[in-house]
Order: sequence, then C-alpha cells, then structure tokens
Amino acid sequence: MSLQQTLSNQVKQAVSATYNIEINTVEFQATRKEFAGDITVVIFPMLRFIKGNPVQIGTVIGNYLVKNVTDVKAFNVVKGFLNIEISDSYYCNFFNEIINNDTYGFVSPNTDEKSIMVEYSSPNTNKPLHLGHVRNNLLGYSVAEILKASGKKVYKTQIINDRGIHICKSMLAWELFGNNETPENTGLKGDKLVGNYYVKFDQEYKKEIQDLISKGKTEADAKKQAPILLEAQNMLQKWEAGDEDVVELWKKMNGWVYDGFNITYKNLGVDFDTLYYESNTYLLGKEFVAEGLKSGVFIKEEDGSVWCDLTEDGLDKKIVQRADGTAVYMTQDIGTAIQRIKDFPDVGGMVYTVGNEQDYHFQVLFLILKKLGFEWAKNLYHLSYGMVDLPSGKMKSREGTVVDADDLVDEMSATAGEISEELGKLDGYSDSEKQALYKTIGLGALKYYILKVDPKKRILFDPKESIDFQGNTGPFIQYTYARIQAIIRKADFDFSVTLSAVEKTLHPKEKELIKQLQLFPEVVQNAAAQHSPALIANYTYDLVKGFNSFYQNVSILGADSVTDKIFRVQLSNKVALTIKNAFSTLGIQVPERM
RNA sequence: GGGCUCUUAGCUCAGCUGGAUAGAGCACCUCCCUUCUAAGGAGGCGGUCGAAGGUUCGAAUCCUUCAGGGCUCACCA
Repeated sequence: MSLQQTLSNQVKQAVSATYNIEINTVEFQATRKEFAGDITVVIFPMLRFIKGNPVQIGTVIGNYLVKNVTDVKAFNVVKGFLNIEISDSYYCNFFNEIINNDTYGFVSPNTDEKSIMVEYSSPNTNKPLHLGHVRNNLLGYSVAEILKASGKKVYKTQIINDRGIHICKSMLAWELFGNNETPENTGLKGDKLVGNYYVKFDQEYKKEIQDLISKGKTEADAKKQAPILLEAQNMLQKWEAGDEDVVELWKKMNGWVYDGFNITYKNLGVDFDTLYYESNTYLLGKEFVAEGLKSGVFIKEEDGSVWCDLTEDGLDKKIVQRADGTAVYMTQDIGTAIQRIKDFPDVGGMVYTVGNEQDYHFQVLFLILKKLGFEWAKNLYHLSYGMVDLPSGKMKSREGTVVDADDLVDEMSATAGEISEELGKLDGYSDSEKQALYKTIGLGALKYYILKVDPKKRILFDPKESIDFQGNTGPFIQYTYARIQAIIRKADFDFSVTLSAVEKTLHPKEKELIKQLQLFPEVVQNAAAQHSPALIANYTYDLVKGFNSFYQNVSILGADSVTDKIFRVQLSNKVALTIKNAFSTLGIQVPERM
C-alpha cells in the first residue's frame, strides 16, 4: 500500500473516531516549498460534512496521524491545510525498493488485456515528408511507447495513401518530362525524385491554365479543361481498370517513394509493426455499407448514393458511398478499421494520429462504427494535433516554404556539431563518434521541442529556438544525464553497504528529488491515459532542474560518511535512470558522454 | 452562418481530478567555477491568466455570453 493510501485511510479513521462522521475522499497535494512538510491534506472539502474550524480539525487529524502512523514525523496546520512531515527512513526505504529496478516506472505487459493499435504517419506517396509529418511521427511513436510503458501491448501501423489522382500527377509528369530519371541514375532519394515531378506537373498545369485563359476561357473552366489534368484523370481511370502499363509505372514509382520514406523513418528513429495500403483497403468498406443498409444505419438516396443520418447526434448527414457506387474516404476508413480488427483479433482499441483538420471526420467515423455495432468502437481515440507554423507563416508546398524532414534532421545535427565544437568538449573523439553524438543531440533537440508542447496546440516552429540547448530543451536534459554518468564513473565506492543502514537526516534537496522520483510511475500512467508525451517531457525537465540544483548545493565528495556518499551517488544514478526511461518513451536517446 | 478548438510574463510554453502568494525557459540585470562536465547554479525585473457575468468556503481550471485566432462543414483524401 502506498503511503498516500495509508494516510488516506488513517485520516478517514481519525475523522470517524473523533466526529463520528464518514468521509469517502481525502484530498492530497504536494506541500509548497515555503512550508514545512512533504504532503498536505486539504481540510476545506471536509467542512461540508464536519461543522467546525478547519485549523482545529486539522490539528485533531494531525495528532491522530503522528500517534498512529510510524512514517509521520510531525505536522503543522496553516489555514485549511494540514502539512505532514514524513520520516527520513520512509524515503530511504522507498529508495531502496527502486534502486535495483531498471524498469522503474514501467508496468510489465498484461497479456490478458487487449492490445492497442496506434496509427501514425500515413503519408501520401507523391512527395517527401515535411515538418508536419515530423510532428505526426514523433507524437504517434511516442504515444505508442508510452502506452507500452503503461503495460499495454501495442501495434504501430500506418495507412499509406498510395492511390489517387495525386500519384497519377507525378506519374504523368515523369512520363512526359522524366527522360527516364531514376533514383539510381540521379542519386536522388526516391521520394524527392517523385516529389519533383509532382511540382513539375503543377507548373505545367498552371501554364496550360494561363494559356486557356488567354484564349478566352474563364478561370474555372480552364482549371477543369487543362489537357494535362484530363490526362491525369484518364490515367487514374486506367489504374482503377487495372491497365498493365499504368500499374507497372505506379508500382515502380511508389517503390522509389517507399525506399525514400524508409530512410526518413530511420533518420527519425520511428518504426512500424504492420502496414496498410489504401490500394488494398479502399474497397473493403463497401460490404459494410451494404450491411449498414440492411440494418438501417444507412439510407440510400434516389440517385443511388448512400448516406448516414447523424442529425440526431448533433452532426450532419454524411455520404458513405457515391452514386456511382465507388468508395469515398469514409468508406475506406470504415473498411480499414474493420480489417485491422480481423487481422489482429487481440486489438481492443485504436489510436489515430491525424491532424486536427480531420476532427470532424473522426467524430463521424467513430460514431458510424458504433452504430454498426462494433464493440471495440468505443475504444477509438483520435490523437489530434495542431498545425506546425513557421515564423514566416504557413507552410505551402507550392511556394517552396515547406521544411523538408530530411533537411531538418541534417540541419539539427549540423548545428549540434557547431555548438559542440565551439565548446570543445569532445577532444579525443573519433569523427564517427562525433557524428553519432551530434545526431543524438540534434534529434533530441528536435524531438523534445515538438513533444513538450500539448498536442492539441499549434506549434510555432522557430528553427533558431528549436536548437537551443539551454533551459527546457532536450540537450539540457541529455547533458544532465551525461554529467551524472561522469559522477558515477568517478565514484569508486563500495556499494555493498545497503541504504537501509543510512541513519541520518536527509538533505532537503534530496527529499525534493526523491519526491519527484516517486511521481514517475504516476506520470507514465497519466501520460498514457491522456496520450500526452508533453506530460512526460515536462516532468523530466522538472526532475532535471531539481537535480541540477541539488548538484550545485550538495558537495558529494565533501560528504562525511561512506554511506552518505553512496546514498548521493545512487540518488544520482536513480535520477539518470528515470531520465533515460522517460526519454525512451519520447524516442530520445541519452549519451553517456557529451 | 453551424460545429470543434485555442487565448496564461516582451517571446516560447507548464499549470494533474477546482485549493495556500499563478510557475519554467529565452531576453534583460546582480552574484557564484581549487573538487565529479559552467551546455550549470542562486537571486532580481516582468502577470487585471482574452473580456464580462455566474456556480462556491475557494476559479487560470467548471457553466453562460462576448471578442480575437485556427480548423471544419465536398459524391477530395
């Protein structure tokens, strides 16, 4: 039983014994720095049940606790707050319990529980990944890792949007202007090469529109009648009809893109357990549309289109199948969800990492799946995140203001290198060691910068600030970890002395640190429940801040006894482990030296 | 226009289920390296928590209205 539970029970007993009144909840909070004590019971809520003076009630409960709970050393009451002081031996014992637990804070997987599928990334295959995808990937990957840490089995997946008019545009431009360029003969990453042709298409398209307008067409007509667009649409029809040449080209170019994406994913340090392709799933939803029609969930209009009426749920009518019988976006998402559960029957819920411009879509999707009667539909979560804006404004692919994912990672590493060189701390390292370290630091900066912000909020991405190494940043935390490793390397104490032998008054800063360490498992559970890496990021920062302050204020080598030194070195060790575990859920590495 | 969402220090952000004088970093000022990494630490300056009402012992947090920003309301994905 945790100390808080014990205290809660004892407070209830104190109230029951003194006032003959039963209360069912006791409110706790961490004691503020300016007061003596470690944990605080808030008396105010009890006033609803107990008539009386809060100070008096607090004093009565405090006396009871000191008498009946061994770990309670003393107490004081300020207004409606009962501040409780916890004995040092409690902290030492707690510390002893976690000292050898390398997976502290992580719950071991419960095999009886249902798994969770986390979808993220899900790009189109016509252009390279950009900054927006970076946020998506980092969030999705991190939430998957946090869910794992909270004891869930997790499948990471994505739905690759590999069909449609966008890829036909790239294909057509490549046929018309490509001169048989390949990643091999140009040395370009496949996704970049294909992306170039998507841009090329757009340029030609615009030219043709201008041309038509100068011949007297309206702009709207010109946009619809441009020959290159008609040709692309023709290509899409051929693809859907299974035309061999078109399908072969499609396979070839998508293959290039996948090779390119895989490099980017590797650079970012993300991975997937299973993949879904839209070209395989886009027709799947239709059989469930048919079923929904039978059960009355959907309605067929006169023209043959199928709709779902959600007006009673406060939403609109939503189309789920076109008049010509073809699938729309919603249809395929219905199909994909069902297919996933068929493929992985142990999955009991899914997390979709998709930008907030699709909030409404997912609200509708989840509701439709519920109406279709799927039991797992209540466990679907849209991990919605805000856009990433640049100081110069929105990213626009056509105006060339897009921040490319690969370029970004490279720049972060390069900047990490420049700053490290300036500080000159890495003398004696080989070039390859340095490069690896720069990447760890650069990526750490990028990932932390993005993950520490609440997913819901839009991010203003300032490239300059993101590579800052001071304050609440990834490198600051990595640096603290590396410093702790230096302390441990230097400390050659005899670790056979157990901590329970420590009989001394803890330094107040040590207590603060241990208090923070205690919170870690709770933070992981909370972050998993809220799908919020930001929670873990900000917690880690607080811990590091606390440690740095401890480190400056307590002279380790000046400690008097051997056990004292051991305690402090092990406390450092524990902090380092907690940083490492927290960062692993964020997908950030910690270097042993930097 | 309807729906969803955001607004906290000059800037970038925390603030858990309502609780004590709203916290960090950056920037600006003052101090602190004979010991393990100063990419550090201690302190100062800086806030009518977008506005107004309401709920209550108590509101940045919950409710209502309003203002401003974003997203969305396609037989696109």
